[in-house]
Amino acid sequence: MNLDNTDMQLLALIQHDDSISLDLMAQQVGLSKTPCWRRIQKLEKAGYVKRHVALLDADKLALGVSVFVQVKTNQHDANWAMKFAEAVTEFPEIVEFYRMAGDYDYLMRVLVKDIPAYDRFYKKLISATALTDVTSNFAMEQIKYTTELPLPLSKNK
Amino acid sequence: MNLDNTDMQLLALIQHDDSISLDLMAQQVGLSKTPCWRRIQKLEKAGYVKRHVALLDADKLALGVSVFVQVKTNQHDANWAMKFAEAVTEFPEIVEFYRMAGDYDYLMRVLVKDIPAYDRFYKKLISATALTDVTSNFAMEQIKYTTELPLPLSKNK
DNA sequence: CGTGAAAGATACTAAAC
DNA sequence: GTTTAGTATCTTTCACG
Repeated sequence: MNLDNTDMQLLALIQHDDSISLDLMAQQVGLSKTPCWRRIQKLEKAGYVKRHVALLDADKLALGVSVFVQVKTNQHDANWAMKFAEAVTEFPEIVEFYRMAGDYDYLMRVLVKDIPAYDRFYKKLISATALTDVTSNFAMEQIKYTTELPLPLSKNK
Repeated sequence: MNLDNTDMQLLALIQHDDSISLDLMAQQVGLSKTPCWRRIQKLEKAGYVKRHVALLDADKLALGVSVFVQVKTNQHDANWAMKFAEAVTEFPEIVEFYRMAGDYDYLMRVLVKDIPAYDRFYKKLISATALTDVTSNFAMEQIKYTTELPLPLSKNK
């Protein structure tokens, strides 16, 4: 499917603030409600919108510590990788998980309350996956975090 | 403020799916609409909910490449750090940014379309911030990504 | 806390241009 | 694409137990 600039603007709007009303949205992109609504429907149905969520305040909820965990493995067969991925998906503390190119094989971001909580998580992880080469890096401060994709918007009308 | 288990359940629900109706929510936590609504209002006003957003499909929008950029610096005064943080916030490609403990000082996740796009970003970053020690690690695959916080929910009624 | 009910706003659908 | 209009649905508020 092909998205024009108006579609992109709509996506940019809702990924920034999903509580915006249809009226306001239409106004912002210079359309009336009906075609605006149709576009939104089209975008949702086509899968450009994955889901609608509320972002919570991690600090207020005592989950302010991000730990980046680098994993190396000598296991490289597809079967092992699949089981590993499955196990990881089960851990709610693991909020991001990537297969990497380069020095190490996997990178995950783990969200916990504090250092002791991380230690408990770490033990669980090790025993569940039999990993050996694991490096943990603690984030002291989250300076920026956004779910907004850097959409390429044309500036011209 | 003190949150009970019902509050936590409500937060868990909306961070998973914000398009859920008040009716359904009330049903899920075993409340009727009115008290459920009052709790939601309380939670929003107290700042537990940061924002409501739509999560877009990065692959569909050709923004599927995550690059983790580690930065070392010898500049450690507060003034420099602030200017650096500001500059970073301006880049829409930088979706996450952390000050780290350990080997390197900062870690960022950069979201781009492909390798050439990353190269363009890289040059922009370097010239804007005069950084020297920068290491880039490419993610080959995003296996898990969630905005849901691992909330501690009691299992008991 | 619960019920129920009413008021207001908004989303949705459909029409005609 | 626009406008108008009507209905359905949901949120929000209130009165009362």
